[in-house]
Amino acid sequence: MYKNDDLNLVIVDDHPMVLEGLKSLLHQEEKFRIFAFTKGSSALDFIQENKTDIVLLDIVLSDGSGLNFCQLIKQKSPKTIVIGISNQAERSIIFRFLENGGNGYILKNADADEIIQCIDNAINGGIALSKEVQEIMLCTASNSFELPRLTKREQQVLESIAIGNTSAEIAEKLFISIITVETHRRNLLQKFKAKNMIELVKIATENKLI
Amino acid sequence: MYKNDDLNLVIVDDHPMVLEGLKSLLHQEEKFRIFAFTKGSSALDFIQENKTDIVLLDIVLSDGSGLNFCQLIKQKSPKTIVIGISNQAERSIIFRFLENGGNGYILKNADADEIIQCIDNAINGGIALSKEVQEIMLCTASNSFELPRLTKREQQVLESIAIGNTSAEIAEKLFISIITVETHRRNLLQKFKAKNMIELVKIATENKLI
DNA sequence: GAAAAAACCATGGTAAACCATTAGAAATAA
DNA sequence: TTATTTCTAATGGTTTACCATGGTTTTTTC
Repeated sequence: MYKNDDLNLVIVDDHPMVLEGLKSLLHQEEKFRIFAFTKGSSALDFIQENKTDIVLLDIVLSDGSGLNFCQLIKQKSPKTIVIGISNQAERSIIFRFLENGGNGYILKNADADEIIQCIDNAINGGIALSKEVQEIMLCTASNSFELPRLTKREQQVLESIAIGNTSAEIAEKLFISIITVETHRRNLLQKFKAKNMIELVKIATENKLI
Repeated sequence: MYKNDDLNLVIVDDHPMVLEGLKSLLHQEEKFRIFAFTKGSSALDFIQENKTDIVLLDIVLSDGSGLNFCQLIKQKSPKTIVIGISNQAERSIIFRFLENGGNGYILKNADADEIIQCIDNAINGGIALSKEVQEIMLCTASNSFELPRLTKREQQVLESIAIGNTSAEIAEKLFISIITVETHRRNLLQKFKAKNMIELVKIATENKLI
């Protein structure tokens, strides 16, 4: 049934409908062995233990961000091709994803042919970008400014801030000194050029960093 | 090939992936003749000229809102069952859709069985609601609580706070004393049972008060 | 294994937010 | 026209956030 030179393709998406759609779409191409997951962590488990050629990765997952999973996958298995699949048309997120090692990005409104062609592109060593993604990337958007890169800790602190925790609470939660938390706060404000925490959270949420 | 008692089912969704997914899902049920559209207007055209039993209608469409299309479909063909399909988990949108004559609402994270069962329900004269939709409608979600009524001034202050203004800035903007602004802040915190401004803004945005 | 980045902690200070209570004037509803 | 709510403002105090700077240790990266 399966040929030896079949490619192992993993799909990760927590929308069963999309999962089903991609599956039926790609089954028509007869060169893929397809494995589907609804959780990023499960897929990661699989990829760690089984040779995986291609991953189609939803950016918004119930158990974490596709951005992180992309990075993790690339760490575990650098040769695996990772293509982002998302509704998120945010310029910044596309760039962040590619920065994290992604081999391409496809919007969910792409049609069948486009998807197939993108994947073929990626297989041949190219970059897989759906038409609309290309437009977004080229669009010299003045509205979105260069988003700062956050460290793990900063991300954690930011998330705590966003749910309304005070420095004391965050310190307790992360087992660090209040002073350290305040340092992170200051760095976050500077990185985002925000004048207070509310502005910070606003910018972060607008850019889907939380 | 097609039996006479097959049901004509129209899918409208501008995401080819979802379209494909629903198609392959419903093809397994052998009682449907399936017609797929990516534009609401095209589907409406079809429905006007061809007997249609069921419509699965995406709420977010490129050429208009599913809410409107639902209403139009029901005008042209009142007996057609219209089921909303969306990522939008907003309580208000679900209710508005049903108000517009919709026979059900399914979130895109529903799984295959759930979708099939919902549609069966609708065919048998029932209402088609996926599990999560039911929860949202019942308000079992602890996140939505009795919202406080805000005065005009409080609303203005809240909006200013949400964009990151300080009390001094708000005072200047509204031509009132800083002290007054701080009073409003305190009242807002109490009304929302929030412990700081970030929590306040979070609750307010979650409940679409801003 | 050296260089760089990230995480940690500190001092000392200013500004802003948060808390409790009171209270008069103006708008609104009964 | 009362009664109620809203808007306004105040005193006086506590807590938290924000600012500038500098230093140590751990982790990552080359």
